[in-house]
Amino acid sequence: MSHRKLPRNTRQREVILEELRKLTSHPTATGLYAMVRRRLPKVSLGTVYRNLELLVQQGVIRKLEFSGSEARFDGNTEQHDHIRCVRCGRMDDLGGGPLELTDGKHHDCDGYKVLGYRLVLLGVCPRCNAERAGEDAEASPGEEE
Amino acid sequence: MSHRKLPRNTRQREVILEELRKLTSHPTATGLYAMVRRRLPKVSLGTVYRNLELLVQQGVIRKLEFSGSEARFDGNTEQHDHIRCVRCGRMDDLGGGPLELTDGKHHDCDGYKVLGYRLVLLGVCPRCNAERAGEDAEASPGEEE
DNA sequence: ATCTATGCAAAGCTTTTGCAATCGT
DNA sequence: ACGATTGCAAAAGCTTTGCATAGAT
Repeated sequence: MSHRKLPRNTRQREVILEELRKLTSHPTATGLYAMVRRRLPKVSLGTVYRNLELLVQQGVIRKLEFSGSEARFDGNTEQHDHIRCVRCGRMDDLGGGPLELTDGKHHDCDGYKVLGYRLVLLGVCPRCNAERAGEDAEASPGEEE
Repeated sequence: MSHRKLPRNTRQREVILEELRKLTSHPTATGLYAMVRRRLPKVSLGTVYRNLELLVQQGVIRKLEFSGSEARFDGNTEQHDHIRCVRCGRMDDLGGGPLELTDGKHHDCDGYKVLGYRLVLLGVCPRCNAERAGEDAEASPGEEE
């Protein structure tokens, strides 16, 4: 019978997961890399990416890909939604559990086999909001997305 | 008083917008590039990107972004939701208007100033579904996105 | 005539990958 | 000892940008 290749426990993966779980926010790969590096100075960015991907495959963490240019990672795999700052890209959990969709019956929309959904609120985070106060005359252009 | 620099109308931008609006699907920049090229053979990919970005800023079109993969563009700016194939990345509109959120009161979650939301259903599109039938024993690795 | 937009190509950013050495089992 | 995992660095994929020229106003 086929030998499922089983992952070995490495210090790198352990630290990556620990650091991710310390946070309630959702760091990018490079952000996590910086944090892990403080504990394992020789770790490589490639290793961080490889392990994050592995942990996602194992269902231990979640990858948030609807997050602008850099992916973000979430140590909490329970279903919940997020809010993203359109100015700085920061993401946070949405307090108060997952929002319910009024329409629960989206099985197989247009021939698609539906697996799940991602809901992301867009907004401006407190910090960007503060920075913003003052610099905007009537001229400010629209943000993005 | 300040002179707002006002965009000039170019054939390139016109064609890009026309081609995008022909579609109900949501092409990537390179996809659109191919289409525009049939009409303007010398157009450059950079121009396509620049114009798409400009149109997004103007609020004329919408950009659907995903970390790691290609952004997609939507000629319809009315609020509506999407479904995305996790295998090939294809996106379609969700029929039946925007899904209502049961919780309409997400003003200012956790200090964020809420502007809107993005809801994306995840699934497997008809084509990928068909291709899949047959090649999956118990051994197939998870693809994802 | 002015100054934005274009085409081209180079550079940039995020993520992936090849390879020899390392380390978990 | 075996082979998965690492570090390093190169490469890949997507997007942005510098610059001289073309083109809209």
